[in-house]
Amino acid sequence: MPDDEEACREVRQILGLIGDKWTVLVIGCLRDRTLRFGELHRAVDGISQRMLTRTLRQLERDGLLTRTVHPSVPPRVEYTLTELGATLLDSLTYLADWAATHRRQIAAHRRHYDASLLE
Amino acid sequence: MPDDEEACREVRQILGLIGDKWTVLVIGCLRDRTLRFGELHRAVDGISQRMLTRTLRQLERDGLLTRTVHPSVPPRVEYTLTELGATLLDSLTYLADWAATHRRQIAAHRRHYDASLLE
DNA sequence: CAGAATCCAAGGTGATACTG
DNA sequence: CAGTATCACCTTGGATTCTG
Repeated sequence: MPDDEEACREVRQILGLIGDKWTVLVIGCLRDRTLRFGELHRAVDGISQRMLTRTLRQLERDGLLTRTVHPSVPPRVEYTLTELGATLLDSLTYLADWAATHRRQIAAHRRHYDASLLE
Repeated sequence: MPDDEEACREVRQILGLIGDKWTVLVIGCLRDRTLRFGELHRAVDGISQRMLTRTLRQLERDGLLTRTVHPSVPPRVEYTLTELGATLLDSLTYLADWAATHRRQIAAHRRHYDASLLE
């Protein structure tokens, strides 16, 4: 790897894309199937209509998913992960593995740190 | 992989740790050497003293780095990545690779999307 | 159904000044 | 040198209401 600082900026850039509160949850829900707006709204627990709309628009803008409007009444809008989005989801797997492996360790260290502040 | 939603929450958890504006930059600077506070301040371009302090404290709390105070005048405080922090940095490499590979594609799609809104 | 628009609260961030 | 304290801003996100 030639340049560490460059790698950091690369990571920072994607964190700007997916580092918010909802993006990865939305992407995850679309892993293996197309979903409608309302389905996503129910699938992503706790998300507001506003945030779902914003998140989807941003993901569409970045080319991570496609938005398909079926001109009918009532309207039917479907969201599907692009290949690009799928590859991102794949590389996120490594992060998920890391988290699964070290979650308890982090939590324990955090408790220990907090407790040490009370002495 | 047994549970997609569980994996999403795992990822979300780490994004809560590193998804902010400065954390990965700080971790990256500590990749292969111990640094003092002032050195980090100069290394991470644009960070304020306040944000550097906060970031370092959080990383220490999570066990990703250690803070060593040398009782001297003037004070000398050194920050070193823990093994845990190093493993996180490793798994971030996959994200960096993904970003490096697809950065142009994303930027191009974004320009195309923005242009299509002006029709 | 799938949103757009508006208002508002809360937290993250930066600039500055001060301290052991 | 390595912070802490204070203030002020700005973005993020939630609740609510309205529309084609």
